[in-house]
Amino acid sequence: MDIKTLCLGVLSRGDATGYEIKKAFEEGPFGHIHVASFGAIYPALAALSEAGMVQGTEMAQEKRPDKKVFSITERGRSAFFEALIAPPGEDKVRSDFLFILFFAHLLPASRLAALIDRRIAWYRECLQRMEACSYENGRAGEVFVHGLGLAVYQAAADYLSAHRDRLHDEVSASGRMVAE
Amino acid sequence: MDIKTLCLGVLSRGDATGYEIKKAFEEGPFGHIHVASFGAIYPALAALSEAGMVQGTEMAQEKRPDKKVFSITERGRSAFFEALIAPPGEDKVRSDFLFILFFAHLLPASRLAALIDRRIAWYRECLQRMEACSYENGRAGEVFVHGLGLAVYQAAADYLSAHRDRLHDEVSASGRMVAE
DNA sequence: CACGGCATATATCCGTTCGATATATGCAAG
DNA sequence: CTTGCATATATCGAACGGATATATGCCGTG
Repeated sequence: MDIKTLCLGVLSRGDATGYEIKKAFEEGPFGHIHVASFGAIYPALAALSEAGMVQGTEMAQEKRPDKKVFSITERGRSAFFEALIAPPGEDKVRSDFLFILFFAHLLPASRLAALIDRRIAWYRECLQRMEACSYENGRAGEVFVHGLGLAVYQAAADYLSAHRDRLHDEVSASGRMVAE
Repeated sequence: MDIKTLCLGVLSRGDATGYEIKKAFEEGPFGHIHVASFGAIYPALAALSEAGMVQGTEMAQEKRPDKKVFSITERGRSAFFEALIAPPGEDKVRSDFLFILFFAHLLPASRLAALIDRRIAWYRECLQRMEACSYENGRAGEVFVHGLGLAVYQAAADYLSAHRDRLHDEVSASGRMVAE
């Protein structure tokens, strides 16, 4: 899904600035679902505006720079719906953490343990934040995705916690063998 | 992690062609860990070769086009190790599936159910393929990542299976309300 | 039998995206 | 007082993706 569609999705839920759209893909509702950078969001909004799918309104603010609030048009809603019913592309995952873990045998055991502990802590934090987000009044799909995220992150944190010692020990042992 | 590092990682485990490196990020060991396209792999290999981090050897083949097999140099191994001990970037996830799910209320209930069932089937298939890959003789890190993948995909499939009916019913019910 | 699709291979092109940067207004902490 | 952060918009140049081109075969279908 391209950035234009992602922007339409955010705007379908309510007016937003480019900055707020970026936030939605960081700590907001889409934070673990898709990514979008400023470098792509602003040109996308400009193209969507040009195509009549969104409308931007400039506003002055006190103590803050001016902002431009975008709202979705009916044409934008149609386009968004078409994108929703198109066949989804494949999930794409880029995880430095997992890639590094794959080569655990090349790392000092202490560094490895620290890496895993940091990730466990990260998962626990995410889980806490997610649990604090009451989705009781959310739409069915939002609740569903929220629950799925909780289940997956819980499983990951649990696995990491349950197996970190064993990986550490094995890397320690083989690290010693290499040194001999 | 950039594509050059990813290529070094694959080559650190053994010589490979550009095509084989791509395969490693599809159905191979890195298939759920990172992504890399031909458009990025070939220029990366060229740059790595230029920098003396890999070495390419052209080979003729029978019944197949010629190929170029790359091997990693000592300089390449050093660079790879430096990348491994650098702080990892954040995981990046792009999931059309999850994004669409978020807007389940906008979809026909039957289409939604089909989408989820397809994803459940996909997870089950992945799990089967992963279980069939015996990692008993693999390195500790490979075994760890393999086990983590199994745990996470199992949790996802289970959650989807356990909650798909409820989502379907809720979207059906609210779809009827909209029609009235 | 012929054609299309697939697999194995390399390489490139152009559109898309990213991350850093620039600019602006304030506020808070050291 | 200076730096870093938050809120905002916008752009630039590097990195990447997906399609395409080319090549050699093989296999399945009409």
